[in-house]
Amino acid sequence: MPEGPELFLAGQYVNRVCGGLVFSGKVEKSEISATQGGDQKPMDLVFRFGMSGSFKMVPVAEMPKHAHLRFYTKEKPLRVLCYVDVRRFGRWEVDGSWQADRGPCVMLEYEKFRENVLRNLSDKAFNKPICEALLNQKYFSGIGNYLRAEILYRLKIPPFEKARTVLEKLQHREETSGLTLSKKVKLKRENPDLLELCHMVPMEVINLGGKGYEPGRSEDYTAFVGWLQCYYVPGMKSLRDSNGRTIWFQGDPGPMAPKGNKSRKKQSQVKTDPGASKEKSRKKQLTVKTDADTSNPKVRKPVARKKSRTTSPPKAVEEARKPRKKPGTKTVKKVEDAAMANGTKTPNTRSKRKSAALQESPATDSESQKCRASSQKNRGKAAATTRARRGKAQ
DNA sequence: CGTCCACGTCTAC
DNA sequence: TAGACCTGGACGG
Repeated sequence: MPEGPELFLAGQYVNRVCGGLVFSGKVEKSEISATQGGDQKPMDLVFRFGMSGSFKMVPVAEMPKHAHLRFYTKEKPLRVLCYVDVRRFGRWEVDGSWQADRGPCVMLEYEKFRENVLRNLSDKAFNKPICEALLNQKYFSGIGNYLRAEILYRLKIPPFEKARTVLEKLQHREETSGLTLSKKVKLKRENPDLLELCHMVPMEVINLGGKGYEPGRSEDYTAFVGWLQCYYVPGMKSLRDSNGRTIWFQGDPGPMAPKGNKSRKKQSQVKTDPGASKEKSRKKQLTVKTDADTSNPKVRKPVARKKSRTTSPPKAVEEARKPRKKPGTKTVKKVEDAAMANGTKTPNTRSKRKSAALQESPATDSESQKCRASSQKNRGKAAATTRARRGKAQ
């Protein structure tokens, strides 16, 4: 769930579903043993969503798997507000605060964000390709992998053009000298520059009104997939950047493209001959699942390629991608008054976890308590699951 | 079965 | 600049 828009939408969601509610009792962590509720002084909890964090309010009977932190309502059809995080890259922090090196929010602090970038162009962060600089949260707080692709695509900026080169040009725009105010506004709206798009594009996602990037069967997700113009879209190219992240784009990759990445554009829908190429081709999906009774599967099947190769996914279903929009922005209220449990951290590899599932080690450095979502006990049929470990650590 | 991939950080050579 | 950190879905054999 987690680029800027997803965080914003999660905040809205929590405030909406919790409006007027009272929570009581323990705040529960996913291990049965490990909890402690207590009260009751107001405190701030800072959540980071990692790759898969989200909030969900459900009846107790429908507790989601991977619900790592749970707040129970006081009123009687008991419900739970859950922090859910499948991959557990997320964490929460008691009395946490905004990270020191996180820049102004691209959505809520646009002017500050813009200034922060343009005033610091000498920073070596801007020596990098623009697609990599865009993931630097010190300057582009809220931008993530799908947003960088969508933003660059709008202007057809080559992703591996040097960031400073791209951004220096925007300084001149600051003196929009002789124009009247209305002309300036019009110019901005009709020809937004890169930094303006860093605000506008995430706002578009918010205004879709769903949950943003959250795979599932929902109409909302269908709308989100339809909104994407570049990321994972059939016909677009992709490359690995120097951090191994996939950048989707169209056209020229730009001068700083990693070597060994030949930019080939493959046509959509071409099937590779079996064994024809040394490059391994495989299929991937960004899928909109539909209900079984609805006989209209809208599926995308782009092809992703091995490291260091350009990709053009075969086009699959174009129909899933019709542009549409909804209005409606609300403001976020602050989430407060949460009673909390102590932080713990569960290390572990999959194999280790079996024996360690219930162990908890108190957070070691706890000037502030940071918590990784702790692992959950295996349940039911999943109990016997093992899995080859990746990497070679430990 | 196994491999690769995913909305992001983190820290250790 | 590699990995580590995780789970699970899609796909290939």
